[in-house]
Amino acid sequence: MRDFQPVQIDSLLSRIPLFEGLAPEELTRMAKGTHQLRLAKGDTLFRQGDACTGFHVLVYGQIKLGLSSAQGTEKVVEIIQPGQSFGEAIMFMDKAYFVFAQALSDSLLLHISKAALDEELRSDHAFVRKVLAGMAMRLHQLMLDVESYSLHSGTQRVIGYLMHELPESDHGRDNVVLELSSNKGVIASRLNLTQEHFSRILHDLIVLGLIAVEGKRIHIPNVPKLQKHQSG
Amino acid sequence: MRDFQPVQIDSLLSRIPLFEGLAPEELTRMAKGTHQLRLAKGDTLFRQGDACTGFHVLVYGQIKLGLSSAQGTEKVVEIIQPGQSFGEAIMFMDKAYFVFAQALSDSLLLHISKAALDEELRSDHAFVRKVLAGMAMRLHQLMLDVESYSLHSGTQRVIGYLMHELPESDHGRDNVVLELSSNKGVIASRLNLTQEHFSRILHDLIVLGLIAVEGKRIHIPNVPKLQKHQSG
DNA sequence: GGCTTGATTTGATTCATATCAAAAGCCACA
DNA sequence: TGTGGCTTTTGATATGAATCAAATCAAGCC
Repeated sequence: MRDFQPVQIDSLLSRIPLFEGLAPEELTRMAKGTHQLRLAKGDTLFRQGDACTGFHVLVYGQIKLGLSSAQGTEKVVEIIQPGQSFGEAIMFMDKAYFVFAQALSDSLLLHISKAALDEELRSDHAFVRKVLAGMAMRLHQLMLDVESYSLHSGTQRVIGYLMHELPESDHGRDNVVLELSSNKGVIASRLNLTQEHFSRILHDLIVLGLIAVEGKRIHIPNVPKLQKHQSG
Repeated sequence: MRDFQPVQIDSLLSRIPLFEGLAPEELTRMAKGTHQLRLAKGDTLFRQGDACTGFHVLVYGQIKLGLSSAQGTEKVVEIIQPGQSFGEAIMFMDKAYFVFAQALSDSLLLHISKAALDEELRSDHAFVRKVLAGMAMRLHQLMLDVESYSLHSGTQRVIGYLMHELPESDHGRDNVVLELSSNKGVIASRLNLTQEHFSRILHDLIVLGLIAVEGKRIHIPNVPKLQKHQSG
C-alpha cells in the first residue's frame, strides 16, 4: 500500500533542513524520486545486510538505529527524531546496511532515491555544500560518541546526555524540566549502559539532589551544578 | 622554514587517491593552495582548539590523532599512514580541532587550504563524488569503531585489529607475519585498552598458540583459527 | 661495555560495570 | 476493577579491565 501524493511530498520535503532553499522545480524533481512510508511501532525498516537504495528522512515518530551482536544483544547507535535524515553515508558507498532500523513509535518517513539525490548534487553547488556539511556534522557527532565511550564514565555520559537534550536556552537556568524521548532501556543502550546501570546512575543523581525523576520527566533544580558534577 | 617547490607538490598531490584523475591544470591550481610541512618525531601538528584552515595529507611518516581528557589521559583515535588525509570534516564545519595531531615519526605532510578545495569542489563534479565517498568511508569506519567499543571484548578488538592490518590476500593463509606499525602503547590506546591489558591479551593469544610475538613482529600460524577465536 | 632512557611485561589489587534474578510499578484494556 | 504484559527498580554477585607498582627488556650512545 504505497502512498502517492506528490503535492504533499513537496511540502514535506521543503520543511526538511537539508532541502531548505531548493527552488520549487527542484523540489518537484526530488519529490519524483521520493516515496512515503508508514511504520507501526515495532516494525523494522531495514536490517543489517539489506541493500541501500537511497536515504530516509523521518517526518514524525521515532526510529532507532542499532547494531546487533553475534550473541543476540543489541546496541542502539542512534535515536532518530523528526526532521533527521539517515543512511546517506552508506548510500554513497553503495554498500549494504550494517545497522538495523526499527520504529519506536508509529512513524512516517520519506525515502529519497539515490538517483534523485545524485541528480540534484550534479546541478546544485549549494546543495553539495549542505550534504557535505551534514556528513561532517554526523562525523563530528560520532567522534563525540567515541570520546564519550572511551574517556567518560557512565555518570558523565548520562549527564552529558541530559545536557545535550536540554535546549541551549535552558543551560544556566534553574528548575528546568526535561522529558525523555524514549524508554529508559533504549536511552541506556544509546549511552552504552545496561538498563540497570542507567537506573542506578539516575538514582545516585537523585540522592545527590541533582535531579528529580518522575517517569520520563526529569527535573533539574540547578543545571550548572549538574553540569559541574561530571567527575565520576 | 617553509618549502616552496610547486613542481614537486604537483607530483605529490597526483599520487594521492583523492586527487587521482585530476587534470594537470587542476593539480597545478590545487598546488597553489598547498604547502609542505615537515615534522620531527614528537612534534605537534595541531592541538584541540586550534583553528582549522584546511586539511592534511600524509606523504610519509606516521601521525597520531588523539583526544585528551580533563584528567590528562589521552586516547588515540586514529593512526594516520602515508597516503591518508585527515581533517576534512572539521574543515567543512568551520570549527576548531577537537583532536590533537602529533608525529609518531619524522613526517612529511601537505596542507591543502580550504579555499583551494572549495574551488575545485565548485568546478568538478567527479571530485565532489570522491570527497563525499571519502567522508562516507570515514563515517563507516567510525561506526565500526563504535561497534567494536560497545559490542566486542578486548580480545575481540585485538583480533579484529590484527585481521584488519593483514592484507586481504593473507586471510585464509597459513603462517603469515605481520609487523605492527607503531608502539604497542599507541595501538593499545587506539583499541581503547591500556598498554598492560593489551600486553596480557597478546600473552593469552600466545598461550593459546594462536600467535607468536617477537617485538613488533606477529606470526600467525593459522589465520582462520585466530579469526574464529573471537569469543571472549 | 656499562649506563640511561623508553618500551614492555608481570604481579597484586581495586573498581566500574555487567549479569542474573526477582520484586515493584505502571498502564491498557477487557 | 482486575489482570496480563510491559518497563523500571532493587539486590547480590561476578568479571573485565584499570590502576599502581615494580621488574625486565631493548636500544642507543658516550
